[in-house]
Amino acid sequence: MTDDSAHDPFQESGTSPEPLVQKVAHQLRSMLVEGVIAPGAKLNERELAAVCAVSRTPLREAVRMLAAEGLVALLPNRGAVALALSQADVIHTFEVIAGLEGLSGELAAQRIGDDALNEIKAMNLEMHAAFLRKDLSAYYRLNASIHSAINAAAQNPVLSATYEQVNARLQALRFRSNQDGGKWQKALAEHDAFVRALENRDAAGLRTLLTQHLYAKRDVALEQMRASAAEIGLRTKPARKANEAHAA
Amino acid sequence: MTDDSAHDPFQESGTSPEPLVQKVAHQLRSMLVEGVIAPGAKLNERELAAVCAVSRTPLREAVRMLAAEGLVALLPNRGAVALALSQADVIHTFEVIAGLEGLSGELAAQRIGDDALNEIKAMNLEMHAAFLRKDLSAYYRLNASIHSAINAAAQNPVLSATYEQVNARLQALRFRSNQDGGKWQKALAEHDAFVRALENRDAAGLRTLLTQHLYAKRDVALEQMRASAAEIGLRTKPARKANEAHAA
DNA sequence: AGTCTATTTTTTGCATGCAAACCATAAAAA
DNA sequence: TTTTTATGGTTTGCATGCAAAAAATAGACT
Repeated sequence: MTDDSAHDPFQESGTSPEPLVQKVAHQLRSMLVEGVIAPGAKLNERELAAVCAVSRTPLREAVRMLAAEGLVALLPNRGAVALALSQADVIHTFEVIAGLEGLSGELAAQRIGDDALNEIKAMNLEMHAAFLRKDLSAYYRLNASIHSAINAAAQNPVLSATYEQVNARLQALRFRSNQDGGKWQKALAEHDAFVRALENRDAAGLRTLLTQHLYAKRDVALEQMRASAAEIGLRTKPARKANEAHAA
Repeated sequence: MTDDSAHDPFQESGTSPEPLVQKVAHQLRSMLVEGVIAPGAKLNERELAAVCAVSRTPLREAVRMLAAEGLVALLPNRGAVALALSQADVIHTFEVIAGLEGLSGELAAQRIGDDALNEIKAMNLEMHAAFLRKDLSAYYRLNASIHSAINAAAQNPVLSATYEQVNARLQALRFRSNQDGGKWQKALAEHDAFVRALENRDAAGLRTLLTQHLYAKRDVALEQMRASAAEIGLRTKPARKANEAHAA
């Protein structure tokens, strides 16, 4: 727990035969987060083992890890399915994320150094630039980087790891784009406020700002969920009991 | 994620051949939390498989799950070791736990029903009684139950699961007993304050109370760590670089 | 047609086997 | 004595094999 994989006293450099489980877990995580494996989809061991070019054993171990992380659900004698969040799940998850990010902000405001603060300022400016250029990709990347930098500034690896684990479950939603211009402006203004709060070392203020920011994000996500749910509802006539998630 | 294992639409009753991995994971979790496997101790696959009366395969899968939960660390080509928290780790972990429990309190104060509140009141009284009778075991049990009830009252399964996962890492410390009488009285008074805050539906108040309560608990834990560390230091002469944990 | 039952096919769960990496003990060299 | 170098045993990592459970398919019956 001391820190992450970096600079541990074991296996110094080059020759690092990282265990297959880790590689596979990483790969599956990507596939889940990027939607290559759709929410609710069944994970076929043989098939995925082939994709990852390993035998079923390390694949199964990786799947169990993802289950412990809450990214897949284990169904006894029926394998695993990719996490499919209900609306209630999304609400609950954002509640936790908001709490964790609020804590991050509170701590970051107390602990951030000038260099890290300047880096965040720089990224915020770049994000504004990306917005003006309508460079969506850069915008999202910078947005994520800023939040990540705030988390790092909190200087609590346990908090970072916890945050990342819970947040990964939301990534599969991919609730990006299609928010109207007004919300965009609002989001940019909020980020400016984050920077100001950091400058002023206003811990309570940054906590509040981040918490509220996350709740706004939650609403966007929920709206998008409802939209795509309705869309699907239109395509498939019969009232079918939707694919629901069953957590471990 | 919808909820925990209970009442899921699969496998109704009696004939529930629960997967071995789950059983083993549970068993190992207990062994870690109860100190049967000491912090820093190496987990021998063959040996543990024998203890759990299963083959190495499900045991390995369970160990990977515990690794994802942060209860053990995986060392490439060297198996797994039980989590051993450094002082910094304890500080970081309590910081997160305090945040989560604060959030729980805040939500619980908003959402608790009268029946649940009464149950907490009752448990609090029983805890006082246990204190007067010096019934340590009952005291700790009730104490844990109260915190658990507050968590439940927050009505957020994601929060509960996250809390429990992070908290499990601290359980292995077993920082109980040997706090002096003054701290005991203080702890009891704090619990009374929790009840009052719940009665008044004082969300912000309960958040603050719980957060501070957790920080006090952290200090007790740290003090106890230092005490036992010093004790060990006296026994073993040479300055040895202590067994450190390496998180996933 | 539609539903129920029987059979085949697939998939999961678990055990085992084997090679490579690690650890320990001891012998050899500095 | 301390440090290196062999070497045997142990342990991990991964692949494979097999039995039980689930899913799919086909057939019989209403």
